[in-house]
Amino acid sequence: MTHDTPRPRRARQLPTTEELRIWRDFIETADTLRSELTARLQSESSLSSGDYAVLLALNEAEGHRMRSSELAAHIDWERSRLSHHLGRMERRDLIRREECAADSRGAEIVLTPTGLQSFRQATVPHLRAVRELFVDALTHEQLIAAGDLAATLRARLSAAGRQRGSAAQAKAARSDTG
Amino acid sequence: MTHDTPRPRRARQLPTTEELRIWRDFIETADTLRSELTARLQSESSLSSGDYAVLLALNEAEGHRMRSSELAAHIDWERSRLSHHLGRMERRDLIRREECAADSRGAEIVLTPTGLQSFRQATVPHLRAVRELFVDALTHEQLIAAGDLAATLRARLSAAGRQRGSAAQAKAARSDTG
DNA sequence: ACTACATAATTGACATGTCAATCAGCGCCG
DNA sequence: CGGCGCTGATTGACATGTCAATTATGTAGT
Repeated sequence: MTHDTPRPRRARQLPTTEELRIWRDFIETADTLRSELTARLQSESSLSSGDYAVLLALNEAEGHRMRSSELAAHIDWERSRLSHHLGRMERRDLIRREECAADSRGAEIVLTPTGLQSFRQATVPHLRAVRELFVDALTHEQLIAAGDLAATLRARLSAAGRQRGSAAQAKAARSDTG
Repeated sequence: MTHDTPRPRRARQLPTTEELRIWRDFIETADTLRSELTARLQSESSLSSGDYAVLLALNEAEGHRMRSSELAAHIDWERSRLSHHLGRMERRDLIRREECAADSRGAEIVLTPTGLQSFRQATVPHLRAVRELFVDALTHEQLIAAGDLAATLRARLSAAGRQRGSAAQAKAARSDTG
């Protein structure tokens, strides 16, 4: 198990079968985790993970309001994605758009009472689920290892991103994790 | 760093700040990884990760053909998702649908020459990217730890899924990892 | 053969994402 | 002041996903 690779690392072009198996396990498990959390959030509070990310940011914002572009930066979404999503959330009365006094191009996104209530109802069950399915599933050592893996992989990703100006670098990520 | 939790684990309801940080890092990094791989696949071969999953399955299938429902089971997609996706792939001449002799309700999905060629062009760069961004980023110990984490988390997920018949259990996962 | 139910696959409606315009207001510079 | 180029935000076109019908065909039981 410790030496399934006859050739030295540097000489290989492609992952071995075992490496590929670990890769698949890893990425699929992370996905399953996300989709389970998303499903619970949805069934317990009728919020999508995107909704949650937006509400979380607004809840923490000064006066429960934020400029649209700041919000986009905060949760790391593309502006058009946010715009579409805000439209849907506004229809459901979770947020409201107001004109911005300082800059009349801008919009201020405001948390509505409905939105605040939805968020408050969602938050404890959601964090409990994170604890149940992630934190408590792991030993302390595994939790540390998870943090270590994340840091290592992120370092590689951003190095690679810098080298090739990857457009997709971190696009979909940093979204709905709260 | 080893004891940021005064209260015993069992007494806690919610994750600590540090646990939440690790959780976010972990899940966001996995997402970033997926999105980087997807972006590279797209730019190098004009295939989405969904396309790749379908083509991979067909490429390995007997005669480069498979019943639609088997294909869905193999890559673990919902049937309607597959149906929609096959429609799009058929328009691009990557696959073809044929009537099934044995069961006239059924459809056989066949890899076209175009589809085969696209897949072959995509596969080596894709695996190289997996190696660069995942396998080679990690030490051997980290790789083992990744496999261990995946197994542990998956066990918890399927236990939780069994307990509450979660509909979303592993829906989006196991898709496009190849 | 006829009814009733299960199965294979597609469809339609809609949620969510991406990318490339578009539109309007802000500011600087001559 | 007037033009011109940023910037903030939205829009439209389209890819992708989910869920709940719908369609057509197989199969079992009487």
